[in-house]
Amino acid sequence: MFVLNPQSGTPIYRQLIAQVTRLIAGGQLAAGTELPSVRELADRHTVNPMTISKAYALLEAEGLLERQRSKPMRVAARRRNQAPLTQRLQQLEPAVTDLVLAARQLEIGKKDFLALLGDEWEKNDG
Amino acid sequence: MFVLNPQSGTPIYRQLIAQVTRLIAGGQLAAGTELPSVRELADRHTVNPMTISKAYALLEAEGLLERQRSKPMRVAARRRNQAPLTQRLQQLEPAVTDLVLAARQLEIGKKDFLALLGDEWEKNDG
DNA sequence: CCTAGTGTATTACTCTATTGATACACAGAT
DNA sequence: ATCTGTGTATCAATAGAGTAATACACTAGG
Repeated sequence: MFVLNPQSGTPIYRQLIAQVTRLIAGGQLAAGTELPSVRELADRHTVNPMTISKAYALLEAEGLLERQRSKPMRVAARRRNQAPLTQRLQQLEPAVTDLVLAARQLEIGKKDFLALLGDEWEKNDG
Repeated sequence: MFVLNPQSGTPIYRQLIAQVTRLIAGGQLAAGTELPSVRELADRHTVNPMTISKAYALLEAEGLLERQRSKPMRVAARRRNQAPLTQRLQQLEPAVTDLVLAARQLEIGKKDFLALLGDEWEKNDG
């Protein structure tokens, strides 16, 4: 079900997070679907259960998975409990600052800059 | 001339590399321009000279800087004065992709997103 | 109650990147 | 020769990420 490669250079738990995220986004993992247990995945891929647990925990923090005591993790229905807008914008701040700095040092105009952002936005629309 | 923030999470030498790269691409650092000495930068930003040296060494390896024994590093000649706009925009692409992805995962609207960028842009105007 | 199945807190170990301290090598001017 | 300005080789200290070993807590079902 998953492809985990300890030698790949990218950490195992990140590989798992990325794959679960994509599978949910892609609809292959429908809401309510139960995931393999940490031990099952750990055994199958010869890694430590905690490594799987870490991935699951982070996915739960992101709202993608739900935990049920003594039951397998399952795909969350749909994320709610959304933080207020200003708070979410704040989360973006550091990256925004960096990007603007980069653009200015490249002497890109505000207009071109915003156009680039807009285009990129549309690209992922769907 | 440079903005180095030891607390930023991204390593100092990488920050420096990124900025020198952009300034050269943007044409603010013309070919032949001498860069500040490692000690001058180190003193001004309260970091170790070796940290600056590491950045310079890597920039030389990339061909952006030239070393002259016992003289300051200077911007290599091979580069055009300013890369074409599309190329400069390309350089921004990866960061843009990441930022847009983050914004979408935070369920921030396109309008709010672009407004945030625009505000940040004005902030550094002057 | 007990068992077997969930996930997890705690702790420690390893490995690497990053940064720093120190001493050094080189070139040019005096 | 000496002094002063370059950058750097070498090695050590530090911090952090990733992984793992262990013991634990919880719940459903017999």
